[in-house]
Amino acid sequence: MAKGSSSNSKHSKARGTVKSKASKEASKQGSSAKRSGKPSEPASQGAPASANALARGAEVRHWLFKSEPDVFSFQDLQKAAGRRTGWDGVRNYQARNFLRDDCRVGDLVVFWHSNAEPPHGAGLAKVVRPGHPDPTQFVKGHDHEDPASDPADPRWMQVEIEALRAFGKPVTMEALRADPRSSGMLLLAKGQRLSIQPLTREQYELVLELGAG
DNA sequence: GCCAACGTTGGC
DNA sequence: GCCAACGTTGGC
Repeated sequence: MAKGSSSNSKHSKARGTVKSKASKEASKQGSSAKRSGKPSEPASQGAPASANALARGAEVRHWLFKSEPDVFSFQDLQKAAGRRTGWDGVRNYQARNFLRDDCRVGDLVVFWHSNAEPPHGAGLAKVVRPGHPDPTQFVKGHDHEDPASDPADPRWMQVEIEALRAFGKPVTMEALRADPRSSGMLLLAKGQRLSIQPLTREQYELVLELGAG
């Protein structure tokens, strides 16, 4: 599923949810692309360097993946074959880099329902397959198709995740903000739209605690 | 439904 | 390479 897709849900039929959809691709010149090597990618900035550093350091990492429940919910994941899905549809370079470079098998994932009323953490999942090309970028007519992506050098990546368990109660932003341990969470930062976010162990544990039934 | 924040596009 | 226009994200 697409997880990344966007809000327009209409289109995204995909499974995923991420809401990122759109994609038009970016393309052109970019300039910066640093990490990957490929020439041309816009550098997305968004995430603070500290987020990258955070993700790269620890052995077990913790993540927060956003998905619009109308597009693909945690319950959809629980009902999926093998309780698994490919997290397709991510069309943002920084999020892509996390999926490609930093997510490892065994990493734990907080499944966040964005564009929900209210937005909330819904459950826990784990990464079961590391970064690999997102097949939807090559599907003609698919909402997440990216005609500019070269099959010999795919632009967009996904990981597979598997549902572990739903939270006993939804974890809201309000509940997170009320605890000082949420300090620094990208999720709570104004204007932060990144759909794949690293969490510190402390932030992750706070989410679990707040979600305990 | 609004709209601020932000990323991308593309003319120049 | 700048930057205005445009499209998207996602909380509120």
